[in-house]
Amino acid sequence: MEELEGNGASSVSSNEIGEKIWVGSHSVRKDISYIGEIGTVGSGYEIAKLKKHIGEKLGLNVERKACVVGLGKLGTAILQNEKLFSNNFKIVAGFDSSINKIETLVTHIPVYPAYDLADIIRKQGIELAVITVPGHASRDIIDRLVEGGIRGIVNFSSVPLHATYKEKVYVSNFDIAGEFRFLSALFTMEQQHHG
Amino acid sequence: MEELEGNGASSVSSNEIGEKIWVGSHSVRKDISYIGEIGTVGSGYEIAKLKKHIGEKLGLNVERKACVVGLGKLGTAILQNEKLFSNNFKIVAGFDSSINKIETLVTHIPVYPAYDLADIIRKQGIELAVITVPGHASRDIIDRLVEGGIRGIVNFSSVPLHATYKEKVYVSNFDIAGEFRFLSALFTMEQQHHG
DNA sequence: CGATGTGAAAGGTTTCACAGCT
DNA sequence: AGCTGTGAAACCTTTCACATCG
Repeated sequence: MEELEGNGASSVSSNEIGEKIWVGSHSVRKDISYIGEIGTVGSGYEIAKLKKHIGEKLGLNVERKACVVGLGKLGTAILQNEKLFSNNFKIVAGFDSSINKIETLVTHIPVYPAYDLADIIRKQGIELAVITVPGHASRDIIDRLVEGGIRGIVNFSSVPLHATYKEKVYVSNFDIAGEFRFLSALFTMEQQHHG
Repeated sequence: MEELEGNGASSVSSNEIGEKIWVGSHSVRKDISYIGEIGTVGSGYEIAKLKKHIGEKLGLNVERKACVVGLGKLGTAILQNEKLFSNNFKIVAGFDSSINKIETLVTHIPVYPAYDLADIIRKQGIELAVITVPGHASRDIIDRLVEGGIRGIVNFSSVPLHATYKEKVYVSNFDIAGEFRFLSALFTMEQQHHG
């Protein structure tokens, strides 16, 4: 969108959007129609208006606070890599169970011991968390996150957490090794299928 | 599975599997049935046999080589974090476009300049890649990966790559900021829905 | 009786086709 | 003519129900 605006365009058609994101123009129109009728028949969607509406509906116009739990190599990389985050998200805290690690880690984002999790999340109004703790620790962690009132979790640990919709917490699991297995399976099956 | 085997069990029912991974027993049975009839009616699935069959069908019994492209903080963390990977995958190379970075990086996994990508992938038979390059560089990179004959790509850059099935390369995109947006959208919509 | 494998039903998502507006 | 918004069709995935076998 920013790209198109930069080009001087103020309007965009479902076709153009579709090409950009590799989906059919039908799907673009249907998806946009879910948030209301905001297109102009014959000329497409006014970009500024479209952005505003999507932002409002999806809550992307407010800045949300996030934290990283588990400051191993991966966690630290995420904590320090601010470019990873768009302006809508701000990482305001890191957590680890090792006091030693907390004291030695050099970063301009404050880090806290894991037992302060619920407290700090509640007090600072943190809504999102990335967890990069090894193995089974994740069960423990999620309980404290939920206790603190977290709303969304990105889970990099290898044990998948299942969104407990009762608690209104949404979880997105991502496991690199699991993803490798999935990709392997895809091209292995393809080979078997072709003989 | 290993957990169950450790408990001395040699057989497992679709129900037990379902509880472990939070899906219905129906789904477990249907999924397993796709790889053939290997269960014993009345007593369930023999664990060793089940593992062997799944492994063969999905190609998880062979060790595959992987590499990391883009040795920023995130890439380096992944490169060095061998625990992230199960025994089926081995990271054998890292790549970066900055010669300076390659020379200063301390690691026991060999790192190469990005222009050697296709060559080394081909020669070493690397099948999988994680790419953590910033922004638009990913387009470039994928072309060279494909040229070298890569089979699967895990893409952490913020611009999604679309699997070009013509080339038989499978891509799995993961963008942390995007995931945050998605989670925000979920709980924002939920709030709007409830008034 | 206990548990699998599978045809059929249900549910959800994507694609199509086109009426209707500018 | 050009393009949106949407009902209907096609498609895919999950859930159910039950015949069947040890």
